[in-house]
Amino acid sequence: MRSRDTRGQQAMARSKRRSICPVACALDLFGDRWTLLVIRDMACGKALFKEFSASPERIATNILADRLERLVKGGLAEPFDPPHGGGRSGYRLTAKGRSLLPVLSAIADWGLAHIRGTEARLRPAGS
Amino acid sequence: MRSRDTRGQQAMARSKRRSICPVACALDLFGDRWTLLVIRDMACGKALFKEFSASPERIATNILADRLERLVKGGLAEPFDPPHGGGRSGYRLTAKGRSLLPVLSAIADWGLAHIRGTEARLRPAGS
DNA sequence: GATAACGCTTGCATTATGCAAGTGACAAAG
DNA sequence: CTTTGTCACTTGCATAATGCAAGCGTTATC
Repeated sequence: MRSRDTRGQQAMARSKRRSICPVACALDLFGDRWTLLVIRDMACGKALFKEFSASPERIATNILADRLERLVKGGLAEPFDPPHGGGRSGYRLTAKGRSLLPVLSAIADWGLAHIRGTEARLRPAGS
Repeated sequence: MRSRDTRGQQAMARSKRRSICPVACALDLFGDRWTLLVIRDMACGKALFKEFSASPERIATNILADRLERLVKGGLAEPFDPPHGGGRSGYRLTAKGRSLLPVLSAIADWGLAHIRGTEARLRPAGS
């Protein structure tokens, strides 16, 4: 029920956008504390639900399910059949999703430069 | 009362960080739908409460007051005495805040490329 | 001194989040 | 073929954030 008709801030913002500003519209898609972390994990080669769930930030499973659904609906990610997934479906970035990597990179650079104690452990797969 | 002891997700995350990932820690600072828009406005030369409040996204005044306070506490912005402010205090980016401009720029570029109907009306002042 | 603008603050309803537990599908073990 | 376990979610519920409208104190303007 929740997963089917969640019409929260972000879903709503897609129909009634706040402004024509590209920043505002982009934030309606990934301007929260979790979406970019899931994208980060996908960029690192993670694909399975349990892999995202095992990330150190410990995303709640309901939030993860919601974000995966939004990413797919938003065209940033797509389900696929992973080679070693044991029959489970995986998720991977689409081209549109991969084009967010410069954003992720800029944020990572800023964090590394300005937040002490952060480390660049996670690096995009294939880079 | 609210403004003094709001210990929400972001304030809490500053003391108990979710992980050592620079992206996760950065998102705890500006990973919401409003903070980067205020920073965008400051980058465009806006400084007064009413100027932020007049942006097309129509941020609620309580949210704006909260974000300004967080930005100042986080060292991203600072109060100052604007020349034409009519005695009111203004807010401007610190060096740390200005270093977020590449992030803002990356997001704006992505939005312009992938969200139809967006326009680059707002441009950083002095660029 | 009255009026209005400005910079917030407050109350309250709505929405999102976090946590723990539950469910159904599937696989391997016995 | 039943049991056990894992996985991918879903659900309920408490808490926190958000949106909206109204209010409040201070400062300009008339």
